Amino acid sequence: MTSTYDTLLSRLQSAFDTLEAGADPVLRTSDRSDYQANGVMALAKRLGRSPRDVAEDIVGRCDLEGVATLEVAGPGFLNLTLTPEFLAHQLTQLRSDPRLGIEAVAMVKTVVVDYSAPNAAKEMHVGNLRSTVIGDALARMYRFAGHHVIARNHVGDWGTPFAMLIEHLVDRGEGDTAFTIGDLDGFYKEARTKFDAEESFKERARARVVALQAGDPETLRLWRIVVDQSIAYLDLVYQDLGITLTIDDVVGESFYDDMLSDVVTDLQVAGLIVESGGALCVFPPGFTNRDGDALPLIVRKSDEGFGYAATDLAAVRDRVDNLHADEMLYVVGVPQAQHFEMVFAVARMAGWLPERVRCEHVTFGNVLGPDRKMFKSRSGDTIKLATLLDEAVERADAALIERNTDLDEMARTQLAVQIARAAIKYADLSTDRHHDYIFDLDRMIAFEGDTGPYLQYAHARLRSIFRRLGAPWDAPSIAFSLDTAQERQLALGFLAFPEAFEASLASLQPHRLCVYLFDLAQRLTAFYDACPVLTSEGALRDQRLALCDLAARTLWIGLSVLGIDAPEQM
RNA sequence: GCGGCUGUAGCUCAGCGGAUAGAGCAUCGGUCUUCGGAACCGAGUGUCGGGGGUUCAAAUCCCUCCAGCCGCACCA
Repeated sequence: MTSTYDTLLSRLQSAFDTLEAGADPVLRTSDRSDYQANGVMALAKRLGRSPRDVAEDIVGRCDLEGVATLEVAGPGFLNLTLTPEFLAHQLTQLRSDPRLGIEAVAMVKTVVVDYSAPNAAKEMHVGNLRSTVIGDALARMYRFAGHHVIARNHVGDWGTPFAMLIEHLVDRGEGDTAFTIGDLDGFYKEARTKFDAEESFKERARARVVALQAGDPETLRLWRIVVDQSIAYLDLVYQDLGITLTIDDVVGESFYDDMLSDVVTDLQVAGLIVESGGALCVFPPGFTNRDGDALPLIVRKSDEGFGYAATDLAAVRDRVDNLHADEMLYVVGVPQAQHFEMVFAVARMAGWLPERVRCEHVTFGNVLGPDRKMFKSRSGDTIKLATLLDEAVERADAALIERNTDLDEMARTQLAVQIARAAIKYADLSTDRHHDYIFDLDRMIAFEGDTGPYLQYAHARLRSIFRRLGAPWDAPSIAFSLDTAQERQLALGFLAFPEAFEASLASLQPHRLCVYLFDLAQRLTAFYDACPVLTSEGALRDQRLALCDLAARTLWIGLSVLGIDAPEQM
């Protein structure tokens, strides 16, 4: 189906084109009418005519018969009001469209989304939250749009930290019960403490790094044990959070290890490598350091080891050459901005990253505590994701108990998990990702206000109406009349869904979809309050049920595409 | 020093070239014998960090200043 926006735009465009080819009508949704076109003023300026005059001209030239009425307002705005017939027609189309007007893309792209990327040696903590949640939402949105998504979890599974863990494992013995996936963090900390305190341990760890990179079989065997445990643990956390990443998506630093020397030699062949202070560097133009000197991307360190620049370059090549990526997203915190700019610049210089491949660093701000500083526990430690989720589940469960749901304990706990995830994810997704945000569990889990649970509730209320019907409801053809303001506003909300989704995806800003969904939920509750559904009769009842059905489906798709569950009942 | 990000109502945040700057929370006042009140309606509060500029039109674009955060060669 053609979206309402696109229909209006093409009609307006034809009219604008008669006055100046390509003039932008600047069509927007409006609070003064259904839509408004703001392009007349600029056009009038260019034509040297009065805006009102041009606006009248457009009204005369624009064919919106049966679609909308046009009127000139203010200095030269065009206000559009959809006709009842067109509104009804669009709603009927939406009802029969499982995708609610969001068309699958015509050109399917292969999109590599690199996100989460925790250090496999440590437990997942708040520092990993945003990349995981935002990345997963973007991956889901791309999938829904019809693209081929390849998720990459670039876990830290190589180098000194792992050498440390291996040596610690050797000390403890492989059968040691202390090393379980439940206490990965403790194991890591013990190793870290020894590494910092004991010179002999440090020496062993260094030797182990060399052995690891040299491919020593026994070292690799031990490494495998540590990594497998770590990944298994990560997988549990992803499941608890409702993240689509699986073990198959884990392609850690180790994966690129045997490509690193080629990265260097190929850069050398291309004449891009400059030796500086014993390190092999590339100096992409436009980057300078504190003293104004050219800033290098260090591809190989002076000790002949490889840094993460080499790994990231290898990953770019792998994704372009082997995965055939058309688009690559790196969902990584903003402190890495310069690093990625340089990696991408070097990859372009080397010809590894063709112009046609969109490559973007999707940055995000920090999660802050109530004191506006980096979110830490009272003791100053980082906060584990598992702990965070547990606490949220506890609160959600307590809230459910307080509300006397008739659910049995098992169902209630399950629901509490869904609510907790929604609360955490929605809070993260609903503000512009560029901003830091303050982690406030009380606020995010509240059932009122702009929260995940509120949206879930809006959905659950609708589903409850259909449950109460007792029998499956179906009304093949409905003559929408939309006589109340609330019904009409709700209907207009549905029509705006495709643009909201597409704008959110195009800008890689999930919060735009959140803003849309919250607005829709508000229209919905206003409707719900003013327009009795089950107690109305005949055609009116069917119309209202159809609106409820559309609302439930819109919320369901919107939430699930963000990675948020929409339970049937709360 | 250079580069980047941020500064909007008491608090948390939308809005990022259009008509009187919005929402949630909190506060106050109403509605309602609830298709699930986890609701609805209404009220109030703003030098959109300051100052210049561009534009018919600026919270939005440009410049500059102030404040805060981040990055700036071998840990990723």
